[in-house]
Amino acid sequence: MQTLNDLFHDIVPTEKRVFNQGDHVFSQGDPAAHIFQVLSGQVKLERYTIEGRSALMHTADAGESFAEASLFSPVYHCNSVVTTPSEILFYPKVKVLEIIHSVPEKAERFIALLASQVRTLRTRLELRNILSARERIFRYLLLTVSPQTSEVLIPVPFKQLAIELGLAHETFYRELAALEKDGIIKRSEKSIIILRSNLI
Amino acid sequence: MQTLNDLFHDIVPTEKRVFNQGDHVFSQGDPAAHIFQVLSGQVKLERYTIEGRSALMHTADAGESFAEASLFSPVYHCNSVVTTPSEILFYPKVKVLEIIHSVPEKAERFIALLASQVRTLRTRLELRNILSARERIFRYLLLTVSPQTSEVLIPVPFKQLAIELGLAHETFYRELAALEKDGIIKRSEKSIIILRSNLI
DNA sequence: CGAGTCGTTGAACGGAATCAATCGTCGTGG
DNA sequence: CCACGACGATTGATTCCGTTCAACGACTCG
Repeated sequence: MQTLNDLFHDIVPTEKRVFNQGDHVFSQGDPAAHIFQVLSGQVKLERYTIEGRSALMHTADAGESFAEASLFSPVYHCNSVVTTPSEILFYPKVKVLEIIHSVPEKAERFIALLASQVRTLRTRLELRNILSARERIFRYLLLTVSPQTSEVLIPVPFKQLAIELGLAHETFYRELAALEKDGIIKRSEKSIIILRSNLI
Repeated sequence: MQTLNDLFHDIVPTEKRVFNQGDHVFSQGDPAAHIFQVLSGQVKLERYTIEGRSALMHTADAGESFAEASLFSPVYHCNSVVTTPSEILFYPKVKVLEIIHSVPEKAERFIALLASQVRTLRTRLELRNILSARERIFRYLLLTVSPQTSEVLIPVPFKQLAIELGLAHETFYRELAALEKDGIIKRSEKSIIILRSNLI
């Protein structure tokens, strides 16, 4: 998937900053001056409410961008807290907006990037509506499989995939083993092959 | 929230079409010619896979747009099936792309629309990571509450909110009742007031 | 005045989370 | 170079709570 980096690299002057665990990249109410991309590490966006309760809005991992919506807001509406030592790329929002106004191709690519994210997020959300772990995993595989090879490449540790699917990793491994035992999938190191697409 | 309609109305020539339950707005593999907005009714986007299994990617209800990503794809990658009689607005993608290229303000507004959708979706997804129904409902309320009035306006039937939160409506009503009984919230017809923001 | 939907409560079941323990591997630093 | 720790992968046993089924009242709309 394309990233902000691919889009604005060499056009927008960026700044890389390093953060330690617990640092704030920005805080709720700060004037919004940048949008961001996580190069390494992890950042959590949370909104503090009355009496100090917080509500998590987003977890941005390496590669992901965040606070894009602040392009159109004078202030940030949440806090961004660094959870592990991280490198963050800063894109000045005025510059980004300038490019959007002056370079239609870049505007289009940015729209493409966001539209693709919307689609991905909708799909992930829809998967969460599936209660059964087995079924959810299987549908995920069907959505991700390459039609030619019947193979799903899993570039991340299985454990992380479990989190993305909203499952305890134990459950994930268990169901994966069950699916394999039933001859529905075949596992290898970094990929899963779908043998049959009926679950029964 | 802004919609495609607000954005392109009177600039892009659109066409309204009416569909019956079971109709396809478009099918997987069709050349992508439009992006869409649901005026009334409901459309489900699903991807058919080997052996006829389908996987749901998105459910678009009244007001929502869909297939925005097909602006940048030559063909549609899923089927759109109408689940209840619906009115759908068609936006020719060439026209939309033209506008994006020629009217920077519109491009910017479109980006704003998508960025806001991304934020909303990320937040919803993050809510789904909360296992406890009570906690999930409460965090949703905290995220949605107006800080001034401590009030959450619920413009839709509670039942639909339950679905959005990924809960059986029975569970939702139950926990809502429990929260009220514990003096944490106060319900009225179309809104919920948060009295305390600590759950215990 | 039914049909349909929202809202509500009760009871029972099932399945996913959780706790726990083990193994293998990889990197690292002493 | 080996010991150690960290983490991914794996399996077992138990608990818990959200779903599901069921039934009912209130309300709206045709």
